[in-house]
Amino acid sequence: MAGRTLTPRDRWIEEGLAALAAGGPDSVRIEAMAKRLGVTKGGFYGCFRDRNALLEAMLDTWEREAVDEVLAAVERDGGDPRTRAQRAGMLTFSDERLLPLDLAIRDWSRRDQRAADRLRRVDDRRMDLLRETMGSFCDDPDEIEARSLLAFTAAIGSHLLAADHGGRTRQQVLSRAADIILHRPPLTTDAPRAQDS
Amino acid sequence: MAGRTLTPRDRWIEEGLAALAAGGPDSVRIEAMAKRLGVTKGGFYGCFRDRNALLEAMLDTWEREAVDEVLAAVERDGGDPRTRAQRAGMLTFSDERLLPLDLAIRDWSRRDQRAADRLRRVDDRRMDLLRETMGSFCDDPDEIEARSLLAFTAAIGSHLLAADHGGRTRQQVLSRAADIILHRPPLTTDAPRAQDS
DNA sequence: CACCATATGTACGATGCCGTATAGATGGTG
DNA sequence: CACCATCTATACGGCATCGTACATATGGTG
Repeated sequence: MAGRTLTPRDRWIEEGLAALAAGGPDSVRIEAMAKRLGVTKGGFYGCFRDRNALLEAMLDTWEREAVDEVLAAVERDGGDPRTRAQRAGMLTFSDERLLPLDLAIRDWSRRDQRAADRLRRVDDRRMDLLRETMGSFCDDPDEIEARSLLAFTAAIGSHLLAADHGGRTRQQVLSRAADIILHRPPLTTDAPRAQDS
Repeated sequence: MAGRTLTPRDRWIEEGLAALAAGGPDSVRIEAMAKRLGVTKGGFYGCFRDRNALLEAMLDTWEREAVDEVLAAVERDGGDPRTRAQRAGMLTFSDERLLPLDLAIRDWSRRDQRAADRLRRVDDRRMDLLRETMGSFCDDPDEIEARSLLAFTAAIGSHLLAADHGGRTRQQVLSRAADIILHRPPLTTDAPRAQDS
């Protein structure tokens, strides 16, 4: 798409993100990427101190694309809270580039503190948008938090769940789930709830 | 725990699963595992044709532990459907051994067909248990499917979500979410729903 | 033109891994 | 004791990778 006018540094980052999305952080190998880029690894060490520096730069780029740009696009287009949240979800989890990156970084975070720190910043901001959405039709903060969690985990988890749904498409089931979370009125009475443990 | 009376083959599988859980399939390296086992890799090729054979055997063992044994334990203990589903979730996703394995195999499945096939079998059987649970208090098959999806994605996704919840613990938020999915009555009227796309 | 910075090419040593080959140890059985 | 199956140790060739050192192009600037 927009691959020709990138600075060499950005081309390495781009290729690194592609490798990360396709095979996890272990797949970000300098010599293999150099071959794909049609160069040798000589120049890499002019752009980056070492492989770790590339990984950090990749996380920078991802954080910007995955949150700053998505939230900016959503705020620009406006709409009611439910629409904004759904648009943000579409931009993030229906994107051919961002979705595999998100899943790869989420897995990476289980073993790498740097990735975990970025992911926390990103997820916190995404959750803020969801809280705003749920708050537009719901007053109980606990209910807001629970619905936000359900919305987020459904958005992530639906890409990790392998089961099928007996004739229904995943989209159909997700649509009904969104209905439960976004359109079904919360209980107005302070009904007793299950215990916490 | 019970590590001394294992046959050599099972010790390799055990070590392989530990490596998979800790670092993904790329971390299942024969020579590194041999060092951890206190042997050299010589004997490995007496137990397995090659590294791929070990990976297959690991998936066999995991499938049995993650579903057969869990479901057997749940059926043995009995209880009402909600209790059984929650016990299965506990046994699977609060287990120090099974949870990291589940997450690692889920990520692995995005690039490996063998892992994906196993995961589908496992998830299908887990979803069947959830459908049974939801069906105990709900008649609409679409509603059953949507709630089962929400329950499953919450169980998985809560371990992948990095955000925090403003003073609440993850357990508290999950408890309220379980309340929504498991204890809140479905709409009795055939209320119009949002569109599918 | 001569010079310099940037990006690249080539070559090297070191490491870690796979899978094979072969020899040695160990323990049970006739 | 002698034999055999099983498990293990050692050594090897091959491959991919990292990071470094040094040489080379390429394009802009005084």
